[in-house]
Amino acid sequence: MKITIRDVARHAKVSSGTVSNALTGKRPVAELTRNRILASIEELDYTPDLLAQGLVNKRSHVVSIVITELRELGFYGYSSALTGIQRRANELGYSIMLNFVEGSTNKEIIASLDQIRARRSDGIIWTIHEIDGNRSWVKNIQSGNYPPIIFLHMHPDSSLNVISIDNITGASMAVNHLIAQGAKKIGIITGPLAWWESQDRLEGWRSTLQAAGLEFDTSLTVEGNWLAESGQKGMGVLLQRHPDLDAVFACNDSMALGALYTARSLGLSVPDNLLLVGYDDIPESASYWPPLTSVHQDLQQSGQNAVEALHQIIEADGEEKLSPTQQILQPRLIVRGSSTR
Amino acid sequence: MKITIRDVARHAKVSSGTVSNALTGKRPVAELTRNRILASIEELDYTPDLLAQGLVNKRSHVVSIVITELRELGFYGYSSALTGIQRRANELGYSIMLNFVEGSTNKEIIASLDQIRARRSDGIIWTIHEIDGNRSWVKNIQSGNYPPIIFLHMHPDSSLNVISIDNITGASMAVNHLIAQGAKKIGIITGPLAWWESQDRLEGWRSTLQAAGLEFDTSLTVEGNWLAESGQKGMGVLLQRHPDLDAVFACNDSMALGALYTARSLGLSVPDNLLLVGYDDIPESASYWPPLTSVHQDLQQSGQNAVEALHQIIEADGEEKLSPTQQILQPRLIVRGSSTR
DNA sequence: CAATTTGATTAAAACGTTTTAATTGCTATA
DNA sequence: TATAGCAATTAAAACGTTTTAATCAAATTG
Repeated sequence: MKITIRDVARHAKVSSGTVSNALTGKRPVAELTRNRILASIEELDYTPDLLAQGLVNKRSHVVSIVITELRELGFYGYSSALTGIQRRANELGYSIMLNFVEGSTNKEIIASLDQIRARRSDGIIWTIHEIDGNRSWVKNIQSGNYPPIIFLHMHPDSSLNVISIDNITGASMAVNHLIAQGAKKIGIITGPLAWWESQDRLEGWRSTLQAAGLEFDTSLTVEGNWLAESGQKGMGVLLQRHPDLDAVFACNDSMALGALYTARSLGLSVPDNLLLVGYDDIPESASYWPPLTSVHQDLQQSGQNAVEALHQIIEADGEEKLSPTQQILQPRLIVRGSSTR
Repeated sequence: MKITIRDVARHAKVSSGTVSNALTGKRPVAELTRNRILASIEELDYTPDLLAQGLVNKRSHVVSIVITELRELGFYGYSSALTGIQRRANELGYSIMLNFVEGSTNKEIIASLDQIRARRSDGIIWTIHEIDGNRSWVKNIQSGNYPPIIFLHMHPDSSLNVISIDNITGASMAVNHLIAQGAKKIGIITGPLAWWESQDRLEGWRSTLQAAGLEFDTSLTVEGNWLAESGQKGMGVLLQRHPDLDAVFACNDSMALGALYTARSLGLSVPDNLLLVGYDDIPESASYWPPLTSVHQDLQQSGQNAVEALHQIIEADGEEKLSPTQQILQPRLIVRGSSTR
């Protein structure tokens, strides 16, 4: 039998309203009675029911995180962002609810949103990956009476709350570094091109090469899938097309690991014959052979910022219409042995 | 203004009880009125409020997952298990709530449990790592009127519901394989010894060597922290102590990567001079140089099983006292180049 | 044909909180 | 001494569901 606020009230010989006041502090309660109430709570081991509170307060103190595709959580990026989210959420008193979306069809996405709304989440952190730039669900979001949404790691859009990291600049830093090291012919192993991150990194590569007057035709690009094995294959393809390749930009560290494997099995030395840069700066990359130069992004920070921004919006509660949040964080390059001789 | 079941009732000219019956199907509703109700729901775009439902049903359809230490989520293991959990949970209609515990003091753990109870979770999946075998919180769990708990990846205990993977056998498989390959002097780089997984793998290593009549004193063991860098250092320590070492068992793949780094920088070849086996079989390990032999555990499966078992218990609802669930899954060895010549 | 059963529906109570509006007993003011 | 003002408290309503018990009409039974 659950102990309710009424049990406490009876035990302390007051009304349940007074117990509520004593707990929330929203209206004054005499010192004496407060103590009696606290003693009763202690004695009965009472804890308030958050469902019931949520029902009447219209605040569940839950934020929902929407993520695509399950296995991808294994990727370093998601985990880091989640860590940041959880940290700040905890500080601000939110619990976090995980919401996976298998595919990215409109139907699935709406279903997910509806469930979140039904659970009365206070806000949403959205990390679904845009597939082929399909943003038609944005319309539904704006019409559907959903709680406030922060788009984490998405392309900026001035009508939405977006917190992101600059992928174009990140790629550009990587490529500029390779150029500075003397590379003339720089290939790229991209992530799945359906991901906008992949597109941005590709664009950073392209525009930087263009600015430097270097070659950037599509024979220098190959599409991977983030996994090491695809980096292995991609490196093979690039070297077959261009035996004179002198540098490669792999769009994450796992694929860079695969690239290293292929280079080595073909008898090529990194960095002597070929320079290599990765992306993500996962902890392992410092133990690659050679240690991998990589682009570091502070995902934990972006996760924290997302919660912070969401909290602001929730608190404002549509009182005043705030203009959408826009944050683009900058990555930085970590130089290691794979790109310097 | 939220649309409630009463709005639907009014619109369909029935009572709210009937709408409820039509939706839950718990009591019969005439074909005709059901259709009218469904039409109204459609027209008003009504979705039931899960908080309110939970309040009266005493079922929130939420399971909480308790995890230690935030950054560890980055580790491959957690992510895989989470994937499995989420999959099965989705199928069974549960949402999942993430609950991080920073430290492992009793106080923190109880606080976490209390929050979960306050949120009226239907069940708990527990993956807090036992620190130094401290299980004193188990007492609180059993007395505190908490929802059912499954202990995932914990040491078996006949009074608790445990789903785990056999770490002793896993380590034993690794070491037996090394012995079969001719190794005589086998070092081990463990995880943090406060983790019971580490202790079990160490025990598997020890007992297997003992059974084979090989050396296993503590100078052959070094404690790591799961990260590659500690594997790097650990390998250095082992080789300094035992220049004649002919094999190493690293208790996860990241540390094995670090070990590879050190071996190579000392001019030793794996597998020619030294055999190496890892643990976890992360996707990258096939792209290490040489590809890494590793112990594979189906964490996704164990995650699924955890939810499944929890569901059973929730459904039984203490009607009949079920005996505790006990499942120990078996890992398997994936042989690659790092341990075969 | 009266009595019972059955099926569909409803009004009201319940779940465990917070909030509103009303009430009480004091103290300070005129 | 009456009046107003104030601080603390309470009873009751509200949040959005489901469930219980009651009602009613139609169908079945003896």
